[in-house]
Amino acid sequence: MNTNENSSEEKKVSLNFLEQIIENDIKENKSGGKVHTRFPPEPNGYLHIGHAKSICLNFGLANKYNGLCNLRFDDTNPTTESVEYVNSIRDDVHWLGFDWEEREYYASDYFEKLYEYAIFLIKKGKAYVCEMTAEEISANRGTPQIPGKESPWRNRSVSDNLSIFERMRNGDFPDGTRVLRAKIDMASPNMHMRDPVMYRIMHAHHHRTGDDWCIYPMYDWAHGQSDYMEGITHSICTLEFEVHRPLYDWFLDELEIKDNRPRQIEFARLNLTYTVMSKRKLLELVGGAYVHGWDDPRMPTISGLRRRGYTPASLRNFAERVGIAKRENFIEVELLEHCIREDLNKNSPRTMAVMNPLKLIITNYAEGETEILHGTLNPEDPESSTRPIPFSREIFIEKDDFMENPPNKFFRLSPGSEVRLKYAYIIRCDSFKKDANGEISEIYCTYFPETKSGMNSLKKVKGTLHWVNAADCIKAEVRLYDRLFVNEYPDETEEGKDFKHNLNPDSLVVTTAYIEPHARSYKAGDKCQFERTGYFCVDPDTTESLMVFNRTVSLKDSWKK
RNA sequence: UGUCCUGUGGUGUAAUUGGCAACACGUCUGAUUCUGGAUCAGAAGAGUUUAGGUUCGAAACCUAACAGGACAACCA
Repeated sequence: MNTNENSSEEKKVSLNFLEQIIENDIKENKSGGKVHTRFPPEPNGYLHIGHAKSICLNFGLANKYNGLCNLRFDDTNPTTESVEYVNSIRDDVHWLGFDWEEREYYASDYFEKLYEYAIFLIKKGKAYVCEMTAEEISANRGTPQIPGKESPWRNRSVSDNLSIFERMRNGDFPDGTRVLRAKIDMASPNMHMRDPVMYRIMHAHHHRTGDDWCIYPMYDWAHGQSDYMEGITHSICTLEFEVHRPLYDWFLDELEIKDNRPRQIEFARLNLTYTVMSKRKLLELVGGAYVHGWDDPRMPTISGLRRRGYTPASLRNFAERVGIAKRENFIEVELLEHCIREDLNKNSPRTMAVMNPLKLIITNYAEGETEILHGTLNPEDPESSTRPIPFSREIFIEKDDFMENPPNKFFRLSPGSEVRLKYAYIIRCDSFKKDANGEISEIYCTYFPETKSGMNSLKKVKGTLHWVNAADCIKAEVRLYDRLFVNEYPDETEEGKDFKHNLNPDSLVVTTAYIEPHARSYKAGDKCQFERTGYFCVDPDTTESLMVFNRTVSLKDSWKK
């Protein structure tokens, strides 16, 4: 009874507009009530977080509606594509946590079939070979306001078209001398309907089909038909393809495809504050050495985020929270940062690391003695075990954690004040020493043995400091990453300047950290929280002799000077 | 001086289809804490671009404005 009540009370979750369309289609039994999507990257660059949104959407929808999602490489332009990109894309999709099983397809798998379809259209009088140059075609296309002019080749005979198109395939003509165009309407207010090019001649080596072809289909011609051949029901793409949809449908219509027609639906791509997302700009950042490659932890690429320390779950979660709609959007990076903090807070081991060391000497602690304390690995996890932490007379604390003349609500150390050393004892600052430059160089404290961690002493203090044992801490390189741009909207620039003028000069600060010995067990890719500081991960640059840590994101700090 | 798309707190997304705007992030309080983290409790913040209209009732429907975006590669 009760359980029934509970299940009938299940929370009604609202659907985004895509889910509404899909649920409607299922109700009307379109495509037999099936849902089949695809993620269709062009292998000409690395995937970024915007693609991650699309991947999560397509695979997520398929999963939600018991359907399938294919991975399809849109490889119709051999001059810009390569296997290197194919491989990185495969890796990234897998890493994000999605599996396309054996359904890894390529638009190039369909070249032969596409060719047959083209012949069908030629025979129908719906496509023709045009011998104008690219410039002439462009000049005759008109503008959005002015209608175009018809090609002089537009009305040649079907048999001529057939034989010339065959000769195009056979390699009888040099690049750029002929194209196959759909015969639609040169006066259409939609530029894409003004006799769009279907095939161009390119004597180029293709990474999959080698030298089998010297004519290659254009996106508009290949995409919808590929969708149809794969049994795609919902072909989801970004807003800029909205104007292409009439052409997508026109090809399907003229091919006389009636059943199981794919439907193109557009959604708004992801934009992130303090970030640029276009492939061109990302390429420029890499090419111009503004960053150290595609997987630089400051890049919004999936490989960059991975190296930065983002987890697949955090990215999937993020994709879920940004939502799906048709209006253009700018997501605040704070949401992304929230997602990774949420994950890492729950799942990463705590570690103490000091980045600006200040020596602290506990004057009443026996010289030469070391004791082993125990620190919880993760206070968020009740099952979590502990790590051994050595403690002795000389330790390092953070320079920022001591002030000679503290302001009002300073909870840390200052002359005469008391704080707790995390996992250890409460100490009191008795005095300090300055060096020749007037900088504080050493602090002298006394500790209270009865306040040892775990002894539940009644003594209370306001602040708790992290620290490391001077004798055996690990010296490691730490790369402090920050936002790549100083401007929320990097593309907003002054006259004559471009987005690169908004680069943050301090997006990477390399420093040294002194870390508790337990960290020696961390391997490349491992994540941890440096207590009171932020989340870090071990960079693959780590060697036997030097560990390298990347800061993924800082901890929230409600003190902020 | 074209066609198409989109306008809801600071930012995103909802409002099950016409019943007086919800959730998340962010912000700000307070409690708590051996991380100024986390957690918990609470607050501020929109009357839905504007103007008309339909209706007992409109964020939703209609009309018109206004604003933003997309489209003129043999790129995808």
